[in-house]
Amino acid sequence: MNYNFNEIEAKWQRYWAENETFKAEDHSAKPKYYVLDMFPYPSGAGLHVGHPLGYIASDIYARFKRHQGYNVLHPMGYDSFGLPAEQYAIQTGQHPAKTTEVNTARYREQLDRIGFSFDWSRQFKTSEPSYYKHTQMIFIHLFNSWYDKDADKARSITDLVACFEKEGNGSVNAHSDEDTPIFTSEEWKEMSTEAQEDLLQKYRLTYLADIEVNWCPELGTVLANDEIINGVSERGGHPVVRKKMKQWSMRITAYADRLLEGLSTIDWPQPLKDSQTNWIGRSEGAEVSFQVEGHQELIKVFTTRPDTLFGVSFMTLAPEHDLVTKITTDAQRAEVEAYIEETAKRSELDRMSDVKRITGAFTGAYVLHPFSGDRIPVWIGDYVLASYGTGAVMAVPCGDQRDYDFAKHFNLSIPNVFEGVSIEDEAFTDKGTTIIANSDFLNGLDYATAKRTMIDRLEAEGKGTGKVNYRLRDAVFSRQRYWGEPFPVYYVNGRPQMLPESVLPLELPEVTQYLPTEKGDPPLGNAKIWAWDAVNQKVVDVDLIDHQTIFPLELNTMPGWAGSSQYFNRFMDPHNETQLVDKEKVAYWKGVDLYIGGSEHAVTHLLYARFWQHFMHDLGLVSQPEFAKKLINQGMITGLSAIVYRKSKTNTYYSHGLIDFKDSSAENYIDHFEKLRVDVGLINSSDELDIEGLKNWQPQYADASFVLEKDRYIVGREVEKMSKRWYNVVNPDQICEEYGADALRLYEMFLGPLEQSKPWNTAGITGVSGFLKKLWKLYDSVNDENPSAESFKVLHKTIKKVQDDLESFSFNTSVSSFMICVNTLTSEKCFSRQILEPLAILVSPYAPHIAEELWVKLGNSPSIAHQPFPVFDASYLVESEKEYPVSFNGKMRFKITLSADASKDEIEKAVMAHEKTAEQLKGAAPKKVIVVPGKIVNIVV
RNA sequence: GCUCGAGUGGUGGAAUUGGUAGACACGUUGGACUUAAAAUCCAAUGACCAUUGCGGUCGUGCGGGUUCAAGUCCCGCCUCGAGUACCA
Repeated sequence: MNYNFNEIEAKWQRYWAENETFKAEDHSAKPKYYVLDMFPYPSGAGLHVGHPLGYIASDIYARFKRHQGYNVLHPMGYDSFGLPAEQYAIQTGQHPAKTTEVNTARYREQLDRIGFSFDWSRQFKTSEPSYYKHTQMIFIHLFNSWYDKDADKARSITDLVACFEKEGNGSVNAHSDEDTPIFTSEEWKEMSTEAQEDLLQKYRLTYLADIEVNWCPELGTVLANDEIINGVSERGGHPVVRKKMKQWSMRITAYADRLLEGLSTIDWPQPLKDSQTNWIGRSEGAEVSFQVEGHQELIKVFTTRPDTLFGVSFMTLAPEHDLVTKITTDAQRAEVEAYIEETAKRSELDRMSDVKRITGAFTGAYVLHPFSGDRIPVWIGDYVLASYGTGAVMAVPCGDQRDYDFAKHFNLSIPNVFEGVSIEDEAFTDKGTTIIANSDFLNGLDYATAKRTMIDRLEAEGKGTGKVNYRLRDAVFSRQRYWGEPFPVYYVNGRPQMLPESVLPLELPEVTQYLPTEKGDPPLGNAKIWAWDAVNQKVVDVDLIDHQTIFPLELNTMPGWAGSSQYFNRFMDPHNETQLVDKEKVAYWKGVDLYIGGSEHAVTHLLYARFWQHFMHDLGLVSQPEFAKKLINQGMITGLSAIVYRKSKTNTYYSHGLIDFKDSSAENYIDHFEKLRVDVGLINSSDELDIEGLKNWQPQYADASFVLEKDRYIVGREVEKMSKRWYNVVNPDQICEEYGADALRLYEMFLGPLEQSKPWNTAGITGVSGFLKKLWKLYDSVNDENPSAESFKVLHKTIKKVQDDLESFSFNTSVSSFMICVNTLTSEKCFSRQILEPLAILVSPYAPHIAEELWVKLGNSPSIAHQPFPVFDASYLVESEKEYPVSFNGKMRFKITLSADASKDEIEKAVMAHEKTAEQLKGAAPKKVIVVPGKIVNIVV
């Protein structure tokens, strides 16, 4: 019987669906295991062969865990809110929900074809009201919480209000805005509700704030930093300006330390942890106050090098710093104002491409050194960022390269506070070997001691404090878009109010158009029915807004990461209407055991999701502070483009081998050709071009002529991102059609290590395809004979290898060992049930369809999916004889054959007795014979 | 610039973590079976030298080092990839 993969695969996919083979139990005596993929955004283009790589890996692992007797949760859903569907809506008027519907259906079809063991009963989309209801609820929880630094967790805002009423905010150790004033309980009670709310906003974990944002007038929206490339929008390339706007913000900074500490408790790739650590950017140092000469004001600076405080020779403020106008002298005013104006005009583009340009202006003001009392000139310069630290730096040119460059450029003094170090050419930034000099009470101290001494002294004299600073900022949470979660918020007197939880979800309204309104309001400004009737508790027509009982609703929507910051919990209990996830269910499933996805989410999704999880854990909604124990970043599968070479100004194409890539004087030097990409579908396994196919592919090739080598046209190959415009996209459906889903799965794994990026080349799939055919053949004549020792050996070698590979996620080499196994069994003519039964289970995670079919062929009843994994028995691998390679001084080699369990002495004896040894040693006694049992014998002469 | 990661045949990649480098696969060459092609099967395949023999030399980006033994460890370079962008 032939191996008809199309028939077999369809049959088993149907069987799995009908029998719910992969449905996870919410309560089970079995140990649980949760395998999760980063769920996809269903784009209109569908899947190419690069997309399922991670899904295949996680599926293999999920299936392996089922064989090991685990109750496996392996769900899939869609992250369906997002910009492309909205852009499509703007262009075509097609409702994004409709587009999403079509795209998810197409994704589902493609995913099903590959034979994943997802529990589809748990599927959801982030754009479904029944799901985003819970996103809205978490938002409300955040609004109603503050961060208590003493308890080191989030607490209810009612606790805070109670405290304010009792004793004001003087004793509260909270993570709040820097400018929060101190007040007493009496002062609090006398405040208006509005004033109270304004104060509470400084504590809430999500709050409204005037934030300087990247506003793109053309797109009518705020853009995140990563949506701006070279100062223009990533989409469309429109100009972007900085503008202050009222935006929802997430107080993620409250969790900075916990997010940092949590990293040590999870098994995530080090580079990913590094980039999160980097992003959080914790730095320890001191805040130092400098008195402005002739003013009341103090200027505070943050520094990580308080040990170099005596090296300060000037101070630099960000041009936007609050005190700049106040302290600037009349003589300098014109220059300073001109400079400020100039920097404000400089776009992001200029600032980025011009990093090396040194600019600044002297304010005319001086501050006094806190210890020496020296007069220190105050400058402004755009290398100082308003948003980091205090927006001011104490410049120590001898110890910081930027300060050094600034000092050189403006001819400022560069005092040296390091012993025996030259600062002739550049600043000295090495902390390890520093000994401080010319620094009063710090002289002779090393870096660490000097730093501590200085901080102690600053604190004792009230001139500063030790301080920890973070690069991490609170996360802007508002987007001026339509296709996202609506905020459960309405406004009374301009102050935000949360909708009652009982009315959630607040569903996205219909709009007439998906663009911002003329007034610049977000698209929800176009909605007709979008006001809140607080009396009747329902959404009503905007025309009815009277600000008495009927109020405006929030017009912004939530950003893309809102929906993906908790979906992993939702899969544990996807149909729960009242809460995100049932307490008992989350207590059973706990968290994700294995999470697989791309590294592009290192500091967005993966950081925000950790933040929400920590918060939800504080509230007792989930059982673990970290949502994913182990994470693997799968590499990208790149495309292998096919290139034809057209001689310039002709329609003649030369085969790749005829082109000279080196000699620029050669007639066929590459520069005399144009490189054109052609569809990779026209290339066979030996890089040969189907010329007739090409002529029919595009009209420009119809009457082309070809210069061949060995009667063939060979194309050039280049590794590039898989993309339609390079004609190198390979569709998984087509591969499944031609070679089968099992071949696709095996080949994707076989291509190389999971984490690495590697090019797809369809030609190579014949290898795994051949393997499947051979495997199939083995089961044609199953018998009950006793297998040979060799057959047992290869089986158990394979069990060991495959199990080790699965546990270490090196799936690529498993495929190799399957091939070796099948080749050996074929040449041994081994068709024994004793071998073939465990082999089918071994193969089953990788190639599940054929495994199921083979299992039935052996006379078993379905399904193989929950059969116990074969047990490895080392005794089958014991050899009776073994070859021992022998080397002299690590060079000359020969082999001796001995019994496999030969002792060290026996090996040594045999080596010395060997005729070659005697000859090569020429009578000289060896100094040492080193025997590494089972490996190698080494003779030192 | 800084922080990670990687350099192994014509190609994708193995190498039990210091122990016979190149497993497995693609491609290539030769052969078998076919009227022929496809499919399948067999053999060879790192380079160079020797080939009527079993052999020899060189080989894991480059230069040093440690070791009986280095793709693997240490020092210094080069190249490529990813992330980040003046973070005081």
